[in-house]
Amino acid sequence: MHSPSEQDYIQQLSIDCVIFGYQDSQLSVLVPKLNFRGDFCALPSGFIYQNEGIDQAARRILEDRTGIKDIYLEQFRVFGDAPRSNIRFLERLIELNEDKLGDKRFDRKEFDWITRRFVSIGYYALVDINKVVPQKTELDESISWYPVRALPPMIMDHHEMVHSALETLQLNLDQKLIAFNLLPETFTMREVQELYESIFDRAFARNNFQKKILDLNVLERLEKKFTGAANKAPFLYRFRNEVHAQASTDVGAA
Amino acid sequence: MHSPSEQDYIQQLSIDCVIFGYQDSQLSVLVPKLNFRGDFCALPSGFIYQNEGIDQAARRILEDRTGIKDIYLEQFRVFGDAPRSNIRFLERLIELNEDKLGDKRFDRKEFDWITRRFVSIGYYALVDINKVVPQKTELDESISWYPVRALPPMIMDHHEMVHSALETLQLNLDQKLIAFNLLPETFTMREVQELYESIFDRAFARNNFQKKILDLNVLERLEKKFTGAANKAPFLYRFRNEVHAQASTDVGAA
DNA sequence: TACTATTGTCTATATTTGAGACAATAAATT
DNA sequence: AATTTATTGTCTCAAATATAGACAATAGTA
Repeated sequence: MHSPSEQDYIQQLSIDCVIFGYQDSQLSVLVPKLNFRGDFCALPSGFIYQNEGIDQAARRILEDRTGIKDIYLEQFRVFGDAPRSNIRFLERLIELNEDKLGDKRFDRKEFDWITRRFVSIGYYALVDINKVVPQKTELDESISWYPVRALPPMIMDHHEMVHSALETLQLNLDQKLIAFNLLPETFTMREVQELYESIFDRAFARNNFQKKILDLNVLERLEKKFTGAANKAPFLYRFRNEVHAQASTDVGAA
Repeated sequence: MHSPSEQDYIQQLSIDCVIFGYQDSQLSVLVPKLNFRGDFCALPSGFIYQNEGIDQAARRILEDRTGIKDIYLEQFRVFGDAPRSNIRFLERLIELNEDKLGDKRFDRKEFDWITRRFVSIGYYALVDINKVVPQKTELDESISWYPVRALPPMIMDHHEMVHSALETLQLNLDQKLIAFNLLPETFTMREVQELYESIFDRAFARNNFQKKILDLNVLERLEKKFTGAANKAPFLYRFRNEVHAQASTDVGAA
């Protein structure tokens, strides 16, 4: 097991990341599964080096897991209840994996360090799912995307974290105009709408949605996209990044 | 100097509180001033006990400073840049107060503890200013209310903290319908409007503002308030706390 | 009794939102 | 080549909401 050099990190403080991606009309979250019996899933997380800012630490963790350097991310909440600790999950893990752990994969010191009460800073990230090459750590059996409304069981309060992240995303989406971080470079209006619908979990009227988005004046219309389907070809759009736009109206209410 | 028992606290993690109150048409912040030469002002802050949740810690700090138990409070952001430390401010304080500190008010260990890099969780609180009895600590020369747009110089990034807290307050105000925490039990409509104006730092139209607020259906109209002024007496209102209201429209746009 | 300052509310207008309609069109089908 | 189908882009109109102007009511003053 990877042994954190305890003194290099801030003690009892961690970062957990909710990494959102979008594919097949589904808002999804990237979740690793630990390589132990018992199906333990846990959000990508890590600690903060002494000489490292918290946003910087979050970026490092995100880059380790996605391979992407420039990632949109945001703090959404700190989780810090008094009894918040890994201990119950780790005890259960050890119980179910006595054999695997025989070769002292946890020493006592390490176990004490990792099972102390932890305060965790929640970050959410928005990525273009096509750019992501999900990275396992040596502890992971797998890492994959789960629809945000069909997540696997997760340890501790990680399920609540995703819920809280999604809530914050919904609140910020129109204000900060960040949805396009979830889409590839170019996209059709239908794709934008389906993205919004999957984030808000409700339908929008097509005509009015298109008007609202275009009225934001942040999209550049490109050539048509011929899909091979027997219907009118939609335009492709690109987000004009230079425009730090005057987002004022809520598309969420369209 | 009060010596924190280091092991009782989570290391390198602190809480800073922006306590908002409202009086004389001014949104104000409660700021203590340290009892040292050099006019050092710093937001009320503290550390987190090992067996204490972070919200709980924030409540303790707030009660210590205001004397109020049931206080509206909310996390707004974590401040955790890499070089974030008290050291520069403390060195300057020591430099200006050599004499006072002669009687070893800092020992080395304590100084090292307190000047390490700190991550701080920002909370803001909304209080009825009339209920507050501001409490100095033994370190403080004074503690008083400053208009949010006329704060004294403060140490470290505390000015940015207030700014960030105010931004969050503005964003949350309509969504969460929390403004009434800043007012006394009963109030006139004019007082509500002036409160909103001081928070958003802009004027609202009186007729439409009143309509908006009343349409929220969270206020109970009481008897008139005879002020002695030569004009129609305004009604008093009370916030109906039991209503966890269906706030949907932004008063911020009235 | 007239006057002043402020309050509560109404109305008219402008703006935004929501729903329906329809022409345009890319490809498949005849 | 004409017809059919599914979808797109946009227009219009009605409903809801926001903004601005107006005015009567009224507590005290002159």
